[in-house]
Amino acid sequence: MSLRHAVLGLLSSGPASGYDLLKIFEVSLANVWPATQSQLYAELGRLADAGFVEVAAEGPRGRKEYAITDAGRAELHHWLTEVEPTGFNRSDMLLRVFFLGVLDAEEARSYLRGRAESADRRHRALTELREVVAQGDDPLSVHGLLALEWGLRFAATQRDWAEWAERELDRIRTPEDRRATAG
Amino acid sequence: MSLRHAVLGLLSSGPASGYDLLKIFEVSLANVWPATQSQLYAELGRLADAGFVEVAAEGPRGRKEYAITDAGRAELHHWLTEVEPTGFNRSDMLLRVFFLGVLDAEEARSYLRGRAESADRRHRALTELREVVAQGDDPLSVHGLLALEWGLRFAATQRDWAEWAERELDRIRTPEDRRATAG
DNA sequence: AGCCTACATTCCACTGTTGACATGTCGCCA
DNA sequence: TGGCGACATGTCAACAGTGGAATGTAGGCT
Repeated sequence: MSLRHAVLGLLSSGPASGYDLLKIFEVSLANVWPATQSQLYAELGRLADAGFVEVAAEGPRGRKEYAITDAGRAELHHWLTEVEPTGFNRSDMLLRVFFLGVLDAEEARSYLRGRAESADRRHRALTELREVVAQGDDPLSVHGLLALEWGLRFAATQRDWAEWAERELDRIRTPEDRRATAG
Repeated sequence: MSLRHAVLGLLSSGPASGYDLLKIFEVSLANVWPATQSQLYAELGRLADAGFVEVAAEGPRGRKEYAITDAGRAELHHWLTEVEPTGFNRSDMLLRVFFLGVLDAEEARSYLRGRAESADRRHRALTELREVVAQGDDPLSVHGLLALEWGLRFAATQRDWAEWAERELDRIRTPEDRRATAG
């Protein structure tokens, strides 16, 4: 249940409404911990029941501004320092790799090439984003930049791995047909 | 819904019971697509209803051997070649990075160091596994090795990033207190 | 004044995931 | 022959995530 900690984390730098948080989730946290409207409002309710947040003010359109409480801060701090991050992965991209054997050589190669290209696109998009951010007035926080760098390195690793895997597959699946195929 | 495709993929190389599949999930697929008993038996039922698998034989202890059907093979092939892998991430490790600001410098450094060490341990474990596998008689399939290599590169990337991030944090958060702290 | 857009929340149905519990059988070995 | 452990499946409640619909308000523009 990390959604609750994502919410607490966002509220730790100031009060916000569900609607405000939603927009942050859509932009800043979209690639790290996506959340939908239904999930978010429900979680805010639970967080309020648990005493980790409270309604600090009510605004114009039924707007409720939530603020983190001391208990909430304590919970956030506990999660950050004491709770071991789960190492789990669940990657359908990688799952497919296990079953590449059911495809013929060309299809398998095509899959890996697709992964390499997709990772490369992502890498270029993030490079561009970093440049924009570096020049901007109000850049991401230092920690946002750390996360951005992670995304960059992850994409590069995936691209390089997929390119390597394609060559590797080629090397193993066509050991001596080389000359025939090349000729 | 990739569980269904994981099951089809496993059955594509031969019939198996739910119990057999469960053991494979616990060992081979544990880090890629974990699944529990309840999930697995339920999915096999749904797969049978949908005509993607069928009960090929019944054994001693109520054992049912499931075999993939032509429709199942077609579905698997479709998923492998036509369905775009989701690029999503949801990493609580990275989520924490966004909120490192609520920690003091030492706690934040400690978090990143923990990540680096954890990634390094994982990297060493996988290196060892690769050596064992390379010498063994019945090694993982080629595709298993591809996945192993991914795990290795991923762990190395995470380790290097966490080490870099720790230095980066240090550089930014203590710009001129250096001499004071060092002295 | 009327309309449109952005603001803002709530509810619902469905699917996926987890963990625990219940039930029973077969084969081995002390 | 009694019991234990591995084999084997099934069910349940709870939680997490997805996507969409319903409802209504405030403010700005024409």
